[in-house]
Amino acid sequence: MKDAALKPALALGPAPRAGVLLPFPLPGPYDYKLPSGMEVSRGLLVTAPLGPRESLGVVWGEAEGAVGDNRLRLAVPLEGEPVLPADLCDFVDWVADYTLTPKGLVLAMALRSRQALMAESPRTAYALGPALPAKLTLPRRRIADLMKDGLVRSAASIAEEANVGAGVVRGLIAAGALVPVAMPEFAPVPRPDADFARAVLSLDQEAAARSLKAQIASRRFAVSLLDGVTGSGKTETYFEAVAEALRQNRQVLILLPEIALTVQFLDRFSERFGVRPAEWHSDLSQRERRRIWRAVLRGEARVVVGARSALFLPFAELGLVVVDEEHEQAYKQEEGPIYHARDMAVVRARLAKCPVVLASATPSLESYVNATGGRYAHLKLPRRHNNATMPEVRLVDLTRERGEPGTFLSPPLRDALARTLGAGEQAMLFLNRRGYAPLTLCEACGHKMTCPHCAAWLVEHRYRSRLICHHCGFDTAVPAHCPQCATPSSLIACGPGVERVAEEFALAFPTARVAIASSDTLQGPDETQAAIRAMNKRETDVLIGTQIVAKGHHFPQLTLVGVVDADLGGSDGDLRARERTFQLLHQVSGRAGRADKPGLVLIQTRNPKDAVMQALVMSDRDAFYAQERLMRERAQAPPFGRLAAIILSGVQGDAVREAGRLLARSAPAARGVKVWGPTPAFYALLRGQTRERLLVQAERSVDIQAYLRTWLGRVHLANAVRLSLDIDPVSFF
DNA sequence: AGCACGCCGACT
DNA sequence: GTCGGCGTGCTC
Repeated sequence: MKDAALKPALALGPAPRAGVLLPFPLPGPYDYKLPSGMEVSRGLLVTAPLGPRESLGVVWGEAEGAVGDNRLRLAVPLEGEPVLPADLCDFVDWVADYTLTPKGLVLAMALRSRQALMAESPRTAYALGPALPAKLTLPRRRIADLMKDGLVRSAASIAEEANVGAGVVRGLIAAGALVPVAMPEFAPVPRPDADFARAVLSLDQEAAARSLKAQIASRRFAVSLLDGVTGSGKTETYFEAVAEALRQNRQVLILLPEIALTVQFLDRFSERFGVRPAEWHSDLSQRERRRIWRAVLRGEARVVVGARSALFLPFAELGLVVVDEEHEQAYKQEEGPIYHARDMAVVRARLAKCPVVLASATPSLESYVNATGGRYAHLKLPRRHNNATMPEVRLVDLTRERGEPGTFLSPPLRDALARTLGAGEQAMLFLNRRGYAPLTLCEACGHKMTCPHCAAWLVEHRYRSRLICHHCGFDTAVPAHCPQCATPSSLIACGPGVERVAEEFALAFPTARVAIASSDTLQGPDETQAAIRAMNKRETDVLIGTQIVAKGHHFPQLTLVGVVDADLGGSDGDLRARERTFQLLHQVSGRAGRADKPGLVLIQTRNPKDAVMQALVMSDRDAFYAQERLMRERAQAPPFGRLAAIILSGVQGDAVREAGRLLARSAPAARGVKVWGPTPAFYALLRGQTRERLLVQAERSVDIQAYLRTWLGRVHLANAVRLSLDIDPVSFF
C-alpha cells in the first residue's frame, strides 16, 4: 500500500508528468505529460492516448521516469476535472496487491461504465408554445389537448401519447407551437428519508441498533457480526444503522448476494425509507449503469443496494457498509480478478474509515471466529419475531428406513407428507439437484454417460428428454443404444433429481398439487414470483425445489420440510463442504413452521451421527461451530492458516500437466509454507480445457502474496497454458 | 482491451 | 499468385 502514502495533491512544476493508470492488464501506471500549470492530484480522471486510441485513465501517482520525455504523450483531464475518491484508489491498489491482479484490471472494475464520465448530453423536451397555428388538423389538435396539462415531454413520447406520427410533432416544432426545454440527461436519484417509517424494534434489536449507531457516529472503522436467527429481524436492525448514516449525511452500501437482490427487498427498503434505493447489479442497462455511477460519485445516490461489484463504486462519503447473508458463497467472484466480496467489503470500510456490518443467521466460520474472539463486535438476535418457535428437526436414517429400491422418499417422510396434506397444510421437499437423474449408466456394461468437454456426468432432464452437462451446457438426446456396447434400451437413471422426486411424489399422492422450483422450471424473477404467489395463495400443496427455495421467502402455511438427501456435496477434500451443508440445511429448515403451529423438518441421511446432522437436531449451532473450528485449527486451515490455489488450464492437456510439474519443482522452500500438487482439478476437464491445481498452504504470519510473487516471477510457462490465482479459495473445483 | 505484425490454407 | 485465419506482442 505504498501508493497510499502519496500526498493527496501532487503539485507538480512546469511540464508536469504523472503516472496514469489505464483500465487494462498493463503491469502498472504509464507516464504521461499533463497540461502545464495544472494542479494534479491522485484520482484525477483523464483521457490518455494509448497506441492508436484514446482511453480513460486515472492519475495514480508520481511519474516513474523510465520512459524518455520524447516518448511521453499528453493526457487531458476530463471536463469538470472529476476525481475518483482517494480511498477508492487505495482500495484498487489493495485489491490488486492482495489478489495479485494487474492494477489496471482492478481499476477497470471501478470504471465499469466506460462513458460514465463523458459530458452529459442534455435531453430536449417540449412544452406548448405561446401560439397554436391557425390551421389545426385533427392530429395537431390531439397534441394540443395532450400538452395542455403543462407537462414537458420528449418528441417521441408526444407522438406516442397523442397517437400521431413523428412528422406531425416535427411540424409543430417548426411552427413554434412546441418549444424546446433543456432537461438533465438523467432523472435525479431520489433521496431516502431516514425517518420515513420508523420501525418498532424488540429489545435485542434495539440494543444491536444502538451499538451500530454509536459506531457510525464515531466515524471509525469497526466490524460487527449481526448474528440473528432466521426471522429475528436482522434487516430492520441494520436499517436503523442505515438511517443513522443518512442522518450523519453519509453514503451507504448494502451488499446482497445477486439472487437475494429481489423486488421484496427493494420494497422493504422503500417501506422504511420512502423511496427505492439505487440498485447495482449485473443486468443493469448501460444507461442505468452510467446514471448510478455518476450519482454515486456526485453524492446524489445516498444508499446503493448491490451485488459484489458495487464495492468498486466511487463513494466519496461512505459511512456504512452492510454485507447481508455474509456466509453466502455467491460473494466469491470466481472469474476474472478472483476476490471475496465479504472480505473486500471489510477492507473497503477500513480504507473509508467507516463501520461494516456482516449479517447472517449462519455466519461463515471465519466471521464467527472473529466475532467470538473479540476482533468483531458480536451482536446477537437470538429470538424469532413474535416468539415464533423454531421447527422440530428429526433425522431419518436411510440405512434403516429404506423404501423400495429406486425410490427416494422414505416411509417416515411419506407418512409425514400424508399427515400434513391431510391436515390441509403445505409441505416442501428440498433436493439440491436439478433435472431427473444425475447419472445415466448402461446396465449391460456399466458405461457412464459423461460430457465430451468436461469430466462430468450428464444429467438427465426428462421433461426435455435431454442429457445435459451442468458445466458447459452441452446437451444430447438420450441414446437408444449404449454408446459403448450398443445394447439397446440398456441405459438406466441413477439417483434422484427434483424431477424424479416430483414423479415419485405424484405417484404416491395423485391428488396433491405439486410445483417444481429449480432454475430450469423458473426462468427469471417473474416466474419465481409467480411460484411464490401460487404457494402463498395455496394453489400449490407441495413445492419441490433446489436451493432456490432455500433462500429468502417465508411461506406462512408451510409446516413440513423434507430434505431428500442431506449427504450431497459431502465431497472429501473440500474444507468448507460441511459448513455449507450445515448452512444450507439450517436455512431450509427455517422455512418450516408458523406462529401458531411449530414446523417439522425431516432430514434423510445415511450419516445420522455426523456432527452436522446432530447440530441440526439438537438445534445447537455453537456445538457445530466449535467442532468445525477445532478441525480447521488442527489442519492449519483458514482462518488459522492461509491458502492460495494456482489453477493451470489449457486445451493441450500434456502442456498443462507439464507446466504443473515444472511449477511444483520450482516452488521455493520457505518456513511455514507447504505446496501441494499438482493434482487434476475437481473437474479436470471443463469446457474442453484441461485443469490442474496446486495448493499453497501457509501459516497465518506468512506473506503468501510475496511468496507467490517470488515463485511465479521466476517461472516461465508455455504459452498454451493459462495460470490463474485464487487467494483464499472457497471451493476446490 | 484493441490493434498491429506475422507466418500457413483455399480462392477471385 | 493473393486474402485471411487468429497467435503473440506492444501500447507511456
